[in-house]
Amino acid sequence: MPKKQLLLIDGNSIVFRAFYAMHTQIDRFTNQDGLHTAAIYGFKLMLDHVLDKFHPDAALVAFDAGKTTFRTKKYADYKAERAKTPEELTEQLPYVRQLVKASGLHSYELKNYEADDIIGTLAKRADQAGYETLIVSGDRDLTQLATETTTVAVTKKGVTQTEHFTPEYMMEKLGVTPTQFIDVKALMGDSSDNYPGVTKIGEKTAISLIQKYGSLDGIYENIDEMKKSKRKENLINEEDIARQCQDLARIRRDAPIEVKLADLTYQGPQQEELVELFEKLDFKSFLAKMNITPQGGQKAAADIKFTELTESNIGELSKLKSRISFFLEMPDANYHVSPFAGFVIGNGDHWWVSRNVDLLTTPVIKDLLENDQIQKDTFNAKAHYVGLHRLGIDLQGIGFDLLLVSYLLNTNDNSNDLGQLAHEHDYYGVQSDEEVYGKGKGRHIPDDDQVFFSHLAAKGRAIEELNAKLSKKLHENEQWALYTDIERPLSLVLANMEIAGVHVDATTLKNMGSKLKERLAELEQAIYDEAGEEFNINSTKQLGTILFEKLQLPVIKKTKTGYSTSVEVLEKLQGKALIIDNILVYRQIAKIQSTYITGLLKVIHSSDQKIHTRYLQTLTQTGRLSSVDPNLQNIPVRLEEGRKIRKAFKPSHQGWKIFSSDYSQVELRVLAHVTGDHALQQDFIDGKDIHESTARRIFNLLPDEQVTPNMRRQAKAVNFGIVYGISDYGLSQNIHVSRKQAHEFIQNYFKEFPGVKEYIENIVKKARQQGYVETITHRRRYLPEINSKNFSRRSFAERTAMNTPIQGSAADIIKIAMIRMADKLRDEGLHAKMLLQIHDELIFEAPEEEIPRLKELVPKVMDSAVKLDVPLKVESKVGDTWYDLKKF
DNA sequence: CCTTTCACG
DNA sequence: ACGTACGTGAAAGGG
Repeated sequence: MPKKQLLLIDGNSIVFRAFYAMHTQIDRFTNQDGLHTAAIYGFKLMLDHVLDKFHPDAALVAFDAGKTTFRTKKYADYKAERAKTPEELTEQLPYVRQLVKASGLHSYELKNYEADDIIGTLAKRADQAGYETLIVSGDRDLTQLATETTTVAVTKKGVTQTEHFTPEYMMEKLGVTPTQFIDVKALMGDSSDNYPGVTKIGEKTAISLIQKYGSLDGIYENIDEMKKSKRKENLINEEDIARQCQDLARIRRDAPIEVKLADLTYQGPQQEELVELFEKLDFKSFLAKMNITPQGGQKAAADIKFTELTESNIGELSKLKSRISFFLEMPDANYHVSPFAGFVIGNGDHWWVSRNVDLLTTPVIKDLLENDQIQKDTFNAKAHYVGLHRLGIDLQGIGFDLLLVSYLLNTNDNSNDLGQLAHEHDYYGVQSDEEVYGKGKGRHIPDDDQVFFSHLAAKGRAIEELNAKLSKKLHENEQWALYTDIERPLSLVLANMEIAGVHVDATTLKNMGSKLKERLAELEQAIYDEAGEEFNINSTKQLGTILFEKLQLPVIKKTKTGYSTSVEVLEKLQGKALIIDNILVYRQIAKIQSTYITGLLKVIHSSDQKIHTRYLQTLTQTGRLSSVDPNLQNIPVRLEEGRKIRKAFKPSHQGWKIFSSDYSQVELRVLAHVTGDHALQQDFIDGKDIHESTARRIFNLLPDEQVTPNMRRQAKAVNFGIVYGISDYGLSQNIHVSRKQAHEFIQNYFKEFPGVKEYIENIVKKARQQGYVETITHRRRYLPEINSKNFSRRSFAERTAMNTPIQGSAADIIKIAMIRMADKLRDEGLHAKMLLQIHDELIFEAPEEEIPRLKELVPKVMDSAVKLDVPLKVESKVGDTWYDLKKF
């Protein structure tokens, strides 16, 4: 018989987590009456998430009964420093309890005890009764309750991502047992619960002491053997404190709980109660998931009226003279090759749908789509340009692009699913594709016309209805120009680049591939010989076993699943065993072979011998593009071996050349501009080698002193570090110097470039105040974690606060240049084609006779794209293949 | 589906 | 004491 399953939830800690996870958006989550709802919302998310995977027979949510407990009675200071719970949270607690009840779970609290103790006690009883128990908490302290049959899930990020603690996992991760963890806490203390632990002992020290002596008792039994040290003194002097802390840290497992496990049967969701509660709370998305139309909300998708378009009624479309919405359904993400499933066209109360895309080529529709005087609103204009181009239609006159506008408003919720995105904007008149089409293997376009067509019609209407609201937001954010002057025209430029494609010579790749295959076979044999056995070299797990167990090489670094075998690690092992060099070379060649030879061969279109990538315009958090299917933005260049791949990238016509122009140090120039730093600006205005002049400044060289290559290299790394949001540790790792040394470099840098230092301080402050940062074109990135209490999340947000305006403004600049460049090529009647964008570089193919003109034109367009306080510099190259590019 | 590794700017 | 450089995508292995 399968074991009964028990779910125990630490109510208070989850509510706290949920509240603080969404704290930066505290005012977005309120109902009509101004009641804050973020914590309730988060709690519900957590419940759904847990119940999706774990199907309990019994379930209970434990709450704290009040401020005073047996712990506070014993130790007046316990939790004494804790800030008062804000009103915005306490007002939500009654509703969380209602939610728990309506969801069919029991709740329980006990005077003088904390929720932890209730959970500890019930978990123990459940273990004895043969249950399998899952505890969910936001508090790591509960991991002490893990046993063979009790798993503790602790929230990691937000409230839905959890880390599952079993005794084995704890041993692996922390190196102690759940019971020992209590003693670790006793030594290290807990600042949030306000008990101190032993002076100068933190987590690392505590763990190693407990590992050595087994327990707190073990330490004190053997304290005399410990060699004389400050630590030993502290341990002896503070034994009483340590014992007290142990008592505080230990969760009770014998609390006087009256309820029995048998009383805790999980009832399942109580539909009516939930609906009533969600309506009160304004939880439209949860109601929509339950297929309930929110009161006063949008009509359900099924109500929408539509007409199936046929050859006989197609004339009706001539009615469409004003703004219309259009959506072409392409089920595969890759719209270069996706089949066409159907389309919707219309406005207001008139929506026409069909599965027959050939109808689009009939003049009445084709003219509509190609007429730039009739505005078409859609979702993902770029996909539509490409898709319609395949049908021989030249789409013009795009007005509102729901996907693109949503991305500009908030890069954080950037789904490619129209329905999901509509829900983000509180519009529930359309379902998500996942709901209608299914997901994974089961995803398919429904056979039922009613189902499919009403979904299409709902999409058309969703686009139409969201236009006004989102356009207004663009204006409020000062992003209208960013949309109409940059992103929207860029979508057409990108579509044309994708359609143009780049010619890749399969024969060149195949020849390289067969040579690499031989080399791989040799390397493989050599590695097997040195290892003394055959194994899968591509498996990091097997490789780790060979290197660190069989060959006993020193372990440099561990990953969360085992030994790290990354390049940095292998390089440190070089010279210790012959096998290492061979593995490094094998890795390099295997990467080229799999990703760039076989990978690229797979995506050359047989019809034209070209590769047609897709640029994702609405993905990155900074405004950069990304490239997929395949990624043409990471073709090897740094190492000669890989660089040869570029020999296969050729012009698509005889007598044509590849031409490329790239911005030189664009990010540092943007840095000089946005920080206003005088010294940095002057160096660029004077046309200095920026890494050299940085070296000169931070190493305090006299005018007659030489900058050594090593100084320049280090200064270069500092410059990069500044752009990335520097930390002494990160820099020290990068250039292999001590952390102290790295710290000095950074201090010197800030002394020499005070404007940069001031900028960093200001941008972080600004991000904290307004919740987002901006680029020179008002592109936004929200940083909800900038106020996080978690050090590492907050630090990350601070680094991105300073990096995003730099990286993002550089992205803005090249986007503007691309639009102007496309216009110029057309206006001048040039045959040259823009093919690729690689963040700071544009690649073209052109007839040889146009090369002199491009050499003038492209740099001019690129360096005048925006006016900064420092000049932009552009360098151009030309060649017969991408590999052969040479400056000229 | 997630993790690790490695390719690019 | 914390735990790290910023932004991406693809392949491979292993659950």
